[in-house]
Amino acid sequence: MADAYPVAPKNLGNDNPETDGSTPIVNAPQPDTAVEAVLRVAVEAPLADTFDYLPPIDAPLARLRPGQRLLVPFGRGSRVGILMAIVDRSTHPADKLRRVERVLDAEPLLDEPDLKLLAWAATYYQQPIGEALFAAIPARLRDPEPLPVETAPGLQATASGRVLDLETLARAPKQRALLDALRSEPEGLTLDELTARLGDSRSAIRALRSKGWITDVQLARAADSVAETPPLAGPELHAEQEAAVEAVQAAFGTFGAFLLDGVTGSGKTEVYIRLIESVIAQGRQALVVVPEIGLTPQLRERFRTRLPGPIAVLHSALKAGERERNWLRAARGEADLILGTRSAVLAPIPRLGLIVVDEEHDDSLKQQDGLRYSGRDLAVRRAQLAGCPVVLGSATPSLETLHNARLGRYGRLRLTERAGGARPPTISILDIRNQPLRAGLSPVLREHMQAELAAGNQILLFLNRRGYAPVLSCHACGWVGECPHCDARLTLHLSERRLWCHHCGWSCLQPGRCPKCKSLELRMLGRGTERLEEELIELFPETRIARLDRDSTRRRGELGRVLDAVRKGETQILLGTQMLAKGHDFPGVTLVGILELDQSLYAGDFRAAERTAQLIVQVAGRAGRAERPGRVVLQTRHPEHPLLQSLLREGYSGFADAALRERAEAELPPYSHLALARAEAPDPEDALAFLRRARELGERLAGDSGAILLLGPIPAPMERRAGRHRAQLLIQCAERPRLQRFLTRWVSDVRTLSRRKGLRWSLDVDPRDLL
DNA sequence: TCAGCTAAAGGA
DNA sequence: CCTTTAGCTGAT
Repeated sequence: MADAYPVAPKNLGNDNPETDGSTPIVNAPQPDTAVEAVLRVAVEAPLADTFDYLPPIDAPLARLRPGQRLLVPFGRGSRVGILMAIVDRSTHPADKLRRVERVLDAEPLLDEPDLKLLAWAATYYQQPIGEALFAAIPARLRDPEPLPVETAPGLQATASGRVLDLETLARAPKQRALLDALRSEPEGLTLDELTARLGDSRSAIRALRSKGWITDVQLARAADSVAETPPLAGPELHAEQEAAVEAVQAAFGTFGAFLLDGVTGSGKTEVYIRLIESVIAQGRQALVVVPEIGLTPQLRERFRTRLPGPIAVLHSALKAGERERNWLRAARGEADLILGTRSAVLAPIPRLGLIVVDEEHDDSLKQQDGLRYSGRDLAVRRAQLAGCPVVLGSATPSLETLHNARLGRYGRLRLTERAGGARPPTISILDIRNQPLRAGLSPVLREHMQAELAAGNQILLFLNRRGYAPVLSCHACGWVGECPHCDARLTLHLSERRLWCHHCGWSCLQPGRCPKCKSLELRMLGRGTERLEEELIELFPETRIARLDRDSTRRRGELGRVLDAVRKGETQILLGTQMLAKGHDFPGVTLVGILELDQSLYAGDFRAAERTAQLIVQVAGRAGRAERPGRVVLQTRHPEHPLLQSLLREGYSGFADAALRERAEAELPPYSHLALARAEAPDPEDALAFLRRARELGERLAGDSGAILLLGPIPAPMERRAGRHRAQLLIQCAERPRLQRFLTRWVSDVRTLSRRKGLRWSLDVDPRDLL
């Protein structure tokens, strides 16, 4: 910030000819001309800087507060901006300042802590401030419209109804009571409110309406402000739950982060509910962030029946209107609980008193485009700014969070007992080398399955690959079906008779003969869930089998139907992809078979082992309840793999210890911090060439202290994807503040680089995967 | 000399 | 991001 230009004195009702010179007016303080304030505004555009404006002519300065939306002139048109601050001088030449056209909100849409959080996020994730602010507000509020007023149908007394002698209705008590009620409310009452006061009065309404004494109106009122059924009482807490609840309650009103490390079935949700109850009782709001709302309808239902106040649900699958309504209820403090996916952590919540992040290890808490934030990390930051506790819950905590807990930054709350005294499932490893497999199942696993079926128990089979066969190949010439836009094989989906690319969505009809040599000898190699289902039907003909993956649940309501059938015991074998691992409980399942995890043990980035361990433990957690312990059988060709061994011998925490030691040695997160620059372009060399230049800029900034490491650029693991060639450059640093300082300067340098046509690049701070 | 294009700069 | 501007090419 080199020089600050003074601002023209307040004088003008017109568009100032006086100040229209090239030299800034020197503003010697004068006794009767106050210096006009300058409004610092974030404009809806991907621009790193805020823009300064003069206050609007009509609105008094006292009515302006940060967080309000303003309509400002921008370029040739005008745009919505958000008032960030009111300052007394601008860094921009005074004669270039333009005037705010209109104040769009009487009250700020975002309050000071919200703005602080979003500004922090923009800085931390190296994204323009406008990007962060407008990611936080629903699409329709990005237009220059006043806030929508929620209306509900209602009734109002007419002029004639108002002067009517009520004795006229002496023989119609219902009508008389209704009219009396309406006369005492000049604005009228909503139908809900009338029903609450007088019960069902439809016939009385009809009668009064036909006599012209009342009339239909739309009232500005929240739709379901009327209290619902009283909340149900919860179960008794066990000692560990009690201790967890008390520890967090003790932190109410101050910042505190807690890891709620609870095995599947240990009752984490009950802990959340008790905490939410008590924070609501204190007149505060609670925020619960979950990875995917679609997979947790039970969670929402549980909150609804147990909590007294209104709940606002926020996720991307909502229709625009509903999303906006719920957002406004959160923002106005009308909702006591805000339940949503990662974007909910950006929503304004004025009375925030508690944040819960459920399944904190889950990768879908990380936004993968635009403002690439971690919902979990932002939740912690938000709790800090709001001065309230945050609870991170998981049966398989991320290594970052475990590390923070070990360092004492996070309090650690453990739930080790399963509800009802159920024993944890036993995990065993099955070496399938040289085993005769049928349907991908080893003889031992098949025997186990027969035994469980005979005993009337349910079985879960986990195969993390959808479709029929991952490869279609010609036996005569060796042709293999490959995506024309990606470096990837096409997956055969037999039921649709199509080959699909799972990376870009391209598809074509299944060829009847080899496209290259016209041979009819096409072979389907490998096995996806679709094929496994077909083979299981053959292998277990008398058994009811259901499949759960993205393809089988595409139709609305199908997921619920499958889950219901399993819960009712109608389904005996349930097979599926990692959808199985998320949130659903299958109490009747006593045997879990995990097929083919070998690729994910070795493939991918440095987090592959962590993710695989979490997947195994999460899938295993679906099995067994009180009276029937579960058994988990893991088929592998690498029984000696250290991850499997540590997981088997010492469980997840033992695995985590070993994995953390490895990370420390390799100086990988959480022992260092990463940022990943990605570039992609239609032409093969462009992305790499761009990142090479970016690296040169970076090296100049980093100096040769060795504190900042630039690794690469290298072609991305799947170099060509959706027709674009991709490359990446990794930045590593042991100290986060140092990395932050570097990135800020580097990003602004890289932005000045010229880019060849079609080249796009982005920076991912704390990337979840390096793919 | 100027339309037509592309890359770079500006937006307050 | 979109719009404007500067700079270049080639046809006139």
